[in-house]
Amino acid sequence: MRQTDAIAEKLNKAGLRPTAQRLALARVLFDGGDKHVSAESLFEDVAKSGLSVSLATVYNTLHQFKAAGLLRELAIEGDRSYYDTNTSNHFHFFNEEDGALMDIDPTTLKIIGLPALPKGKVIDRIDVIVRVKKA
Amino acid sequence: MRQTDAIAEKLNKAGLRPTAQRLALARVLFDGGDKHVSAESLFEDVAKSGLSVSLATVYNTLHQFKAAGLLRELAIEGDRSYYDTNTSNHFHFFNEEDGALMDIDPTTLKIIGLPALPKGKVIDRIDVIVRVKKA
DNA sequence: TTACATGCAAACTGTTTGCAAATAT
DNA sequence: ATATTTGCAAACAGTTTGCATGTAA
Repeated sequence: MRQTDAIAEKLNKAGLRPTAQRLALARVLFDGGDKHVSAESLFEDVAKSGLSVSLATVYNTLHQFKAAGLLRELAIEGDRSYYDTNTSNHFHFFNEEDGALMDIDPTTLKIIGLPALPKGKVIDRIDVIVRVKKA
Repeated sequence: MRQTDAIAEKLNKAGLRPTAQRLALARVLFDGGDKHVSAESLFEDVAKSGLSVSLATVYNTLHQFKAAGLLRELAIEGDRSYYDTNTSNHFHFFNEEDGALMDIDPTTLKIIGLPALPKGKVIDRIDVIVRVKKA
């Protein structure tokens, strides 16, 4: 299967052995569109896909994927971590009623007038969360 | 004392009884400059100021102050909640090395090109976190 | 006097970790 | 063969809650 090979290759490039669990998680995460997952939601999604992966391994793997630059962590709410499969520069809509996240294309949204940075600092990244609710 | 009266008045306006604990917490929080606190840091700060307030009451009070619009909650990192005494529209620098937060004046920083909102939604607020690190 | 607030300890949630068994190279 | 990965269960951190006691109005 082409798809599986590409994903195994992706793990190899990241220096991660393509084990059954990592492949299963990576297939769910990187099957195409941009995804926003929590450990719990990923745990459920991968369970549906056949192979069951323990929750501890889901957490470990999210950390490894993040360290390898395959995922970005999002701070949305204090009680849960979210991971974004889109690691390039972009922003988010957050629906406060149902917790849904939507990407905002960074070519349309611009930030201007950023003040001088604190001395000796550089920007790591800029997070923008547009929190929306029912009108 | 002028200060205490102003703070008691503030609690009254918010519909909160000015108890000893709430007054002690409010004095630490609203003594002038903008503050960014966690439950733990506020717990320590109020202890230094004399009256000891239980950690449970610190949590309860943070929720009440937030519900009353006296504080705003910030999502910075997944493992801890921060509260900001500045509830007006503004943005933040976050120092990834030491966890320090600094306000960014919203009159200089502007966001332009915000795409259309999802149908039937309005903006609750926009969070901008400029994450900085050592150069 | 009555409703509300507090403090303690226990419960709870999301996350991390130690270690023995399983797997990739 | 060797180092890495997995899964379980136990540990952990931050937060919330139940309930008896204390306090404000």
